[in-house]
Amino acid sequence: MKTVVAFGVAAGLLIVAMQLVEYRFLVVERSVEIYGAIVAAAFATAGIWVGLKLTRTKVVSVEVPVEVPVEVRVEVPVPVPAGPFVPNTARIDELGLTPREMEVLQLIAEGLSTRQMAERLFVSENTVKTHVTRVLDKLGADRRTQAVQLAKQLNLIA
Amino acid sequence: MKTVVAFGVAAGLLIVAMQLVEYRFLVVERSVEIYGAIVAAAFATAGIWVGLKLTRTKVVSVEVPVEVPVEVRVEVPVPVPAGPFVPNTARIDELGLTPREMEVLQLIAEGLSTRQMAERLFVSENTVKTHVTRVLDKLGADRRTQAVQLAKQLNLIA
DNA sequence: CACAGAATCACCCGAACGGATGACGCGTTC
DNA sequence: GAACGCGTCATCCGTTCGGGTGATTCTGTG
Repeated sequence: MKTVVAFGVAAGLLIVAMQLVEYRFLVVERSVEIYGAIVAAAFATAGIWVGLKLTRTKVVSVEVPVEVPVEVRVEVPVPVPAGPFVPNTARIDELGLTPREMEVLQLIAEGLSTRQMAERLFVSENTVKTHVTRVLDKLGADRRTQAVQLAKQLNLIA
Repeated sequence: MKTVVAFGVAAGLLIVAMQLVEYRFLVVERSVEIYGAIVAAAFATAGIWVGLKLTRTKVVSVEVPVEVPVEVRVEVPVPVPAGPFVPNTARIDELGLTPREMEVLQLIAEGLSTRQMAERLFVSENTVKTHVTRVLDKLGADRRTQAVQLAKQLNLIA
């Protein structure tokens, strides 16, 4: 997010800079082409740089020997599970999500199908579908996967 | 290498196209700025794309535009977001997940639909579907939501 | 060069999902 | 008790998903 914002600002500054430069070139014939080429080159470069920036960080992955029959185990920096999960109850009722809907949302996130949720909750599949529909509606999501993404982002579920 | 050449050609064509377009805009006042903005945006996009292309190990995480209908915003104690995410590469190739498949998996987790992924990756929906199928297969999942759940549990994605 | 892996694209078909609606019972709440 | 929110169940219909199969292209490796 910060990267995006930073890029936006940078882009704005670049545009301004380019416009300033343009005023000098304006006196020359066919300056627009030159100007365009400069802008194009500049932004292509900037774009490539940004693209690389966005990807560079996670290339630093680490070998993590796990539950494989090995003799040697190596300690690896694993992201701390962060304290106990605290649902954002404020947001939950801001969105008007009912307890039952939260339950269904949780089960979706656990990867259960409509049928499995129905069995788990002792209700019909139709009922589950209704809950799911309302969850999607209240979250403004078009798909279950998106609902999960939003729910986690908003700290509604773990 | 071919990618670079292709990009070069494409860039050339774009410049030509831009110049042609420019002749129409030239009649308008301050058209240069507009022209510049268009070129800038186009090349920035192209640049980012190329940048991403050049680094085959992407797994880029992009902010999914979310407009949650909220009028009231309340500050809430949020658990510390743990350190930077480190993908479990060992498990990834244990499962035989290819870079492209990881990319698709990431996008599924971000809540994108098949169509949206196709647009994001510049491939057909059929291709995306194929990748998704293989991801589900390799993860032993029956649904996309389950694949996401498993992937996060196994530290394959953030 | 042959071969394997990967990424790409296509078609088919059954299952699951998403959206729209309507309805019923059951507790608050006004 | 009328109104409301919630949970329950249902039908219809169009879209998406999941699985199977086959095919082409490009790359890297032996």
